[in-house]
Amino acid sequence: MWYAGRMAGVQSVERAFGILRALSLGPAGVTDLSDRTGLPKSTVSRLLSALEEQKAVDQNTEGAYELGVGIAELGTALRGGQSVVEVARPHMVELMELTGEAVGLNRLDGDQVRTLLQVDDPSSSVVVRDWTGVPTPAHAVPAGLAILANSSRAAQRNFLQNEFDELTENTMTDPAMLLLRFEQIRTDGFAWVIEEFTEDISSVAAAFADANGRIQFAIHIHGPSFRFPGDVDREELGNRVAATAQRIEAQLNPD
Amino acid sequence: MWYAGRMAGVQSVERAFGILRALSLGPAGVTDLSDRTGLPKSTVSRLLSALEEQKAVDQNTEGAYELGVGIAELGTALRGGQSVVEVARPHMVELMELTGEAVGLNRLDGDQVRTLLQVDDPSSSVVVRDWTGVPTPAHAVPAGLAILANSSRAAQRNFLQNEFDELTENTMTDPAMLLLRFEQIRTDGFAWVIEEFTEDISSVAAAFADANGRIQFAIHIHGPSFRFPGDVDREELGNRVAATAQRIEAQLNPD
DNA sequence: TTCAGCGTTCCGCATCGTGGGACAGCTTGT
DNA sequence: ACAAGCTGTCCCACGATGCGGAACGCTGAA
Repeated sequence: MWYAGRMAGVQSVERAFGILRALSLGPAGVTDLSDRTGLPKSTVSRLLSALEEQKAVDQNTEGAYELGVGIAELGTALRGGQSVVEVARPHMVELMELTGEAVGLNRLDGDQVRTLLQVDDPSSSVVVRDWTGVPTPAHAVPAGLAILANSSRAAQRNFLQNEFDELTENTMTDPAMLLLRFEQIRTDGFAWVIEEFTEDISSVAAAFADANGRIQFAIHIHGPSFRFPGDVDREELGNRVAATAQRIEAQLNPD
Repeated sequence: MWYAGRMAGVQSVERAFGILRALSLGPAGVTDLSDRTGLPKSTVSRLLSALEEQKAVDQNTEGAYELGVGIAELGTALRGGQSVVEVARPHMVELMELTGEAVGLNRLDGDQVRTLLQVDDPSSSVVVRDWTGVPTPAHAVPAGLAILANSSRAAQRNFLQNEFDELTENTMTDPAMLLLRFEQIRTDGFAWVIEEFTEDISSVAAAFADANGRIQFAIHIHGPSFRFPGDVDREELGNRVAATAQRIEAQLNPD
């Protein structure tokens, strides 16, 4: 504390942000902002002028002030620093190097799951094809199951009203069985799918929350069933994938 | 132009935004920001402290500063997020018409509560004065109590470290009693204050979350104690205010 | 163990931001 | 057409506030 009774801070910066927060409630003129912030009109006018210079505010066609592109640019920088794909990529590389199998980043999109990024082992001559951009049915891929398992019950009920295709003889399609499966996956923290989507691919996934706290992403490892998961301890690998998902989530949601 | 050779503006606001723009390039420490902006380290340190108070910046785990959630919140507002004032207004009018008493929209601002909007009964000849823009102490008004009751325990502990003025002989100022009161208010969903702020005003409030899920707003009804709440069932009216707050929250957070 | 660099804190000082009030311009109501 | 009321800008005396150099404690590297 610098002076007795004086809070640390810079008065003009506090006041300027008070005005910005007042404007986040909707456009306003000088007198309205004076009311909302308790500051004299001359002070509000001067601070708005300063904020306008920084492009933090501008005036709309009716003369009311509103948040400006300077805020948008800072917001973009903030969001740009936290692209899910860019945050996830190094973690996925690490997981790929651990297992030698392809690692994918997925997002739930209705009742389908879409692969946003796939990271392959460059030295491997037999790989699962690149699924980037391809929608796959959520009930038959582990990313879909993992995301849904960690979603609200209402979202699960909505999902289970769909009809599910039996893509292989292993595909689970009964809603009651799927609901029980969600419980187990939620408890485990990861989801395994062994030859349910296609007959020769096996896969494990874990979900994570994005910067808005919404669970709509997952990462998975998948491989040809003749070698994957092979002798690997499924629970241990599942925990590894879950731990990686948690690290991605922690990076997207610093607190 | 005010003074000869002096640019219009507020120096501290210009400097603060200079720091924010420097941070939009990536996280940085005090010395790095001093280099990037040309400002002395003590100036940068003080401005960062002020920006941190506004949640415009925070420090990552390595001690470097980066853009904070305060910017994200402004960014959300900018991206067409709904104006709290505009969303709340019709609900407040409805509540005012129900009771014939003034309805206010409040926001917690440190240890004070500020009225952002007040809706009065235009036909009433005796009304509570317009409190728009005026800070009132959070411990003595129901909006402050309702917001704090629904805040984190850490936020409650921080708040209870303040010294509280006994504004009337009814004002509750003991931290332990206030903590118990928070529990009750959280359970009830609304807060009543009978002549604690001033001797002739009574009031009931309920808190709600904004579009970021943050609880820093409340609505209240207040009236002169000689007629309010009068014969009205306090629990029923409290529930009505709480229901209105929930409708505002639902509109701000569609799902 | 020593030293360089970082970040915080202090405090004297004067620059800068404040806010009351005047005023011009605009809008609305009669 | 005119008057009243409101908005927003501008002015300026003044003192509160922010400034920045210097000192210092801490940390990490050599």
